[in-house]
Amino acid sequence: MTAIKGARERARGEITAAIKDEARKQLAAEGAAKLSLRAVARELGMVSSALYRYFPSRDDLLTALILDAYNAVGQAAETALAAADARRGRRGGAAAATPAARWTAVCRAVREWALAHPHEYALIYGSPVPGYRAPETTAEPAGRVARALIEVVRDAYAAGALREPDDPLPDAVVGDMLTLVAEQGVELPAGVAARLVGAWAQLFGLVGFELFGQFNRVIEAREEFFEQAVLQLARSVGLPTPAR
Amino acid sequence: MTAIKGARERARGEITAAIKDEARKQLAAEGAAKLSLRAVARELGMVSSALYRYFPSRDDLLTALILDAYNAVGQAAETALAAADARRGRRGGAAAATPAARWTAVCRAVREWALAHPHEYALIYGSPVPGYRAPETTAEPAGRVARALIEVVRDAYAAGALREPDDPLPDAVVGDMLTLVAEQGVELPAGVAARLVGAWAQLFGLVGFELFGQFNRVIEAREEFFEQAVLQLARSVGLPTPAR
DNA sequence: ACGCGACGAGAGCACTGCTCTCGTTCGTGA
DNA sequence: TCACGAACGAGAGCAGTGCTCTCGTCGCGT
Repeated sequence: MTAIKGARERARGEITAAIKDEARKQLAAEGAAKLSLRAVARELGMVSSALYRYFPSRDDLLTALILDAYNAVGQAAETALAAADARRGRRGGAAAATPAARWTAVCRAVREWALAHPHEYALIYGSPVPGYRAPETTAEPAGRVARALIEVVRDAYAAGALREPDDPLPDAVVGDMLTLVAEQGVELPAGVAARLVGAWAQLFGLVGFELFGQFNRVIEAREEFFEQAVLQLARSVGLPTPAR
Repeated sequence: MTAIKGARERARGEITAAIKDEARKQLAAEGAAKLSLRAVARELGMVSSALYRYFPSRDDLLTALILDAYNAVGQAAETALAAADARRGRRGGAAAATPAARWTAVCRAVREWALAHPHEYALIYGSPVPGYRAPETTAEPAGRVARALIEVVRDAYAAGALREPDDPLPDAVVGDMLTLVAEQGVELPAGVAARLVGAWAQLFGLVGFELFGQFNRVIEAREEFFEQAVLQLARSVGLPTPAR
């Protein structure tokens, strides 16, 4: 896919990447609010107006960073899931790790990525900074973490290892869940899907609270607490968990 | 407490309030990023420098708004809890409503306040906008919602209506929970406290996801979904829930 | 009644996002 | 091959921002 495009197009790609890199650096250093086009340009040795050849506005730069961030967490979640399976495979067991292990692997990856990139996490899961807009292109990368979680649950369900919840579900929610599983092309009962969506949102509640300081003076053993909470989340969607 | 403080001090209070009101208006209209001291001053018919007599910096204004917002959600949660009890009392039953009803009342109040004041919610539970600082004074109001939830669980526990979780808890977490319940002066097993903290964080995960658009094209029946998820949260801390 | 401190106005500094213009350079179609 | 248009970088400039400093004025306690 990296065809040899004339020097111009090539340069464009490199410069675009350099701008994003520098912007990410400033983002990590000072947060989204302090990200300044002029400062980025200055650092790159160009004048601010030149930067507008690459990004039509500051918000567009931010949007690009948001997209990259979504893909980064998604990637982290996916590779963590694959790594968990690979580890298990190497140990000689089944091809895939236990559902609980896979679930925690994904959750842990999200948390660790968030701790390593707090400002980028804030960009995507904190308050929407620009003008409340979520372009269509954002939807797909934004779902990667969710899809990793879905995969874990779907596999467990297919293996008959899922304990289905017996709670009644409001009809409207059942409808939403049916269209959701249809869209995602997975076979999952509505009740499980609803628990899954809930667990998905709650996962980011846990991570966000830790990251944004709500756990200050409340919880010190953050990692242990997270681990335990995530296991409970797994249980709530019906995944079998070890040693309760 | 509203002693007659001479016209000057009186004026100071009124102007401070007017500034905060106007700032809140701009916050609601455009979000924290667009909140401008100059615009606030302009709207109030004064010059920007005059505003610095009341707030030493833009961040200080924001901090004041954050504090007010924490108190507003807290207040909403508390009155919702009291209202639930009052309703139940009027109907002739016990003095307090059922634990599940009280729990959902608090959660619902948080969600409704968030939907009514999205930008203020983002200010306190979204990314920390200013310089990552959480002044000591923030801690107390920030805990009001949590304390309302604690109250629900504590009362249920005191009434013997709580089903204690039997999961093992990491020792470090147990320690955190013991100091937490000691600080809060409530009598609660560590396991319940841990579940409670988790549920607390997860509640805001649910609300945040709905508010920040992560549920777009995923869930349409937001209210029903929330209601169901919150009930499950109640169950996870051991509260008895009706009709499962 | 005096004087100190709080106050509002205004000018000004350094910075921001963004626009417009103007030469230059590159790539491509004739 | 070469000429023309598109892409590009530099610079000036505009409107707006947070914040500081100075300077009259007015209110209140001594």
